[in-house]
Amino acid sequence: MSKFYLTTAIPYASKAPHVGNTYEAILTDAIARYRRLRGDDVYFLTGTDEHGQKIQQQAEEEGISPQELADRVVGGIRDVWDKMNVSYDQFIRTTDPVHKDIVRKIFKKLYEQGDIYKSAYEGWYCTPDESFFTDTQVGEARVCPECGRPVQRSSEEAYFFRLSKYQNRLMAHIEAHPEFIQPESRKNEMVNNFLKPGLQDLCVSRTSFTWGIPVDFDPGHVVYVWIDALSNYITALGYNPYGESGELYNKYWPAELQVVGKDVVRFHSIYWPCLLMALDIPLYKTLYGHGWYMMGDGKMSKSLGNVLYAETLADTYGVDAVRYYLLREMPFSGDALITEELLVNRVNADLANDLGNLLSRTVAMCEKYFGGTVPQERDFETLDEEIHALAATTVSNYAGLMNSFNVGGALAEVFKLVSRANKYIDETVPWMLAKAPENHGRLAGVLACLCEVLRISAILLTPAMPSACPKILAQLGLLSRFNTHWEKAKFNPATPDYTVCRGPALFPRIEKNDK
RNA sequence: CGCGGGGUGGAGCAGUCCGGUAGCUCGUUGGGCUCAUAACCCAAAGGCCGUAGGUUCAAAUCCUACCCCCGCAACCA
Repeated sequence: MSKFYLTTAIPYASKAPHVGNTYEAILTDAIARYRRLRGDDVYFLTGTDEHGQKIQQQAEEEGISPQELADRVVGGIRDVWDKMNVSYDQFIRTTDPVHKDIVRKIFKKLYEQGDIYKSAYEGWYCTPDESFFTDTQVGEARVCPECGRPVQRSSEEAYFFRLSKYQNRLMAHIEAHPEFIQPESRKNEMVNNFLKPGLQDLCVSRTSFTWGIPVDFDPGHVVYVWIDALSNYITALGYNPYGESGELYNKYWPAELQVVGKDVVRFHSIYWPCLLMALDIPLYKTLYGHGWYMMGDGKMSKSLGNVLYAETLADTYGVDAVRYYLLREMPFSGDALITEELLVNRVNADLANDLGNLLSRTVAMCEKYFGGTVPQERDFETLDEEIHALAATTVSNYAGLMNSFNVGGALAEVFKLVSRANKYIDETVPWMLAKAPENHGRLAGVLACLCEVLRISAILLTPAMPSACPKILAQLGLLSRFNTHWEKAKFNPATPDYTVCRGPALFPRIEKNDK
């Protein structure tokens, strides 16, 4: 049993998560569930980033403490994760006392060993907003991007991390490990845009706000997001820069997979590995930067009422349907659209018409022709070998894609098999076989093949649709005997004794007028 | 010159790196079937692959210029 530690990025706890955040949690969840299916010892971490100026300001506006604001938002995020069946093992908050303690130590350690030094940050300062901005943010006009008022050139005392010191080591690592940043286009982006031009040291403290972790030896400074948030992946495991780390850390670090949005690939593929190198601990194996879901109805806007939330869609269409859509529609490299109409089309076509209906017609035939139990006397023909071969190919392709974190591609493979099975029914014409008793052996063989396709599909789809798949097995009468283990995903229409139990439609077809 | 993605039949996409019958899913139309969630199976229609040049025997694919869309969920240090 191999260990598999994987993480999501930690969303900023200033407002409710939108589809993109939820997609990331579901994507990571599907991979976690797949690894568990394979028998890995999985540890799945997610959480929230809760410090910083924005939360401090927002809390002031609402007349509550930053902690109260964070608690409220985080509660909402956890509710959504739970609702969407995100099976995380741990939820870390950057306001957790343990996290804060370790961050303080990490900062101190890096300072003591000379990787953090004191200097001055120079930028454009907006006095009313008490905020610094970069050249590109203030633009030609030199105005504050937040309020539009003029900004002044200014500087403040700050601590810097020696990012530049680790540049060559990082470059070498990236070149030696093609899987380090996925997809490849993102790796190229990082190398060409940031590494080749050269890294500048990173400002890792602030004095302009107080909602954060104070620097241990200089309390006027607060640890800035890079060290505070990025380190969550090891503080959660009980990493200790000064001594023996915790059991979880020793067992699970380094992470096999860190899933992040493409927008934060830079921080996770450059800043984070350099921090790890400075701490002299191993780097994660793979960072996957997923694409974004775009609102197909034009720019997302609350006033237009086209903002989509996964949990709201789940109320209407079901949790598994939404999970399936999000996982299926996103290409491995690139972005995707989401609209209610696209979702309805996809769910109807794949889940209702193809998969749900295949189950429905198969179970119905088992009941109608054999009273629910497929007899053991089964005749098989050459055509069945094609189904058998396709099932094997499907499992193999699926595994290859899931192993490289291409969940959408893996799901598409399963539906090729499902479609083939629907066609197989037309080819074998079971209702004709049923008319002649001498063909009942063949009929039993056909139904057994169909049950096998459904059984294997249910296993493979479990990571994406954890609540619907057991229902498939239950209708096939296999839930008690066939656990959803990877080794069971082998086509074998001879052995099992299928005694079906017809249930309600797995995914009822969504009528467009319903919504 | 902020960054990034893209313009391929009605919709969403693949194909572009490594030029050589333009493919997939949905939708539409016709047919088949009746086990099934008006589902399933078969077939057909529908595209001068953003524009203009260029290279080539041959370009969606390579080169040049241009036009047009779209995203930027972060504390953009």
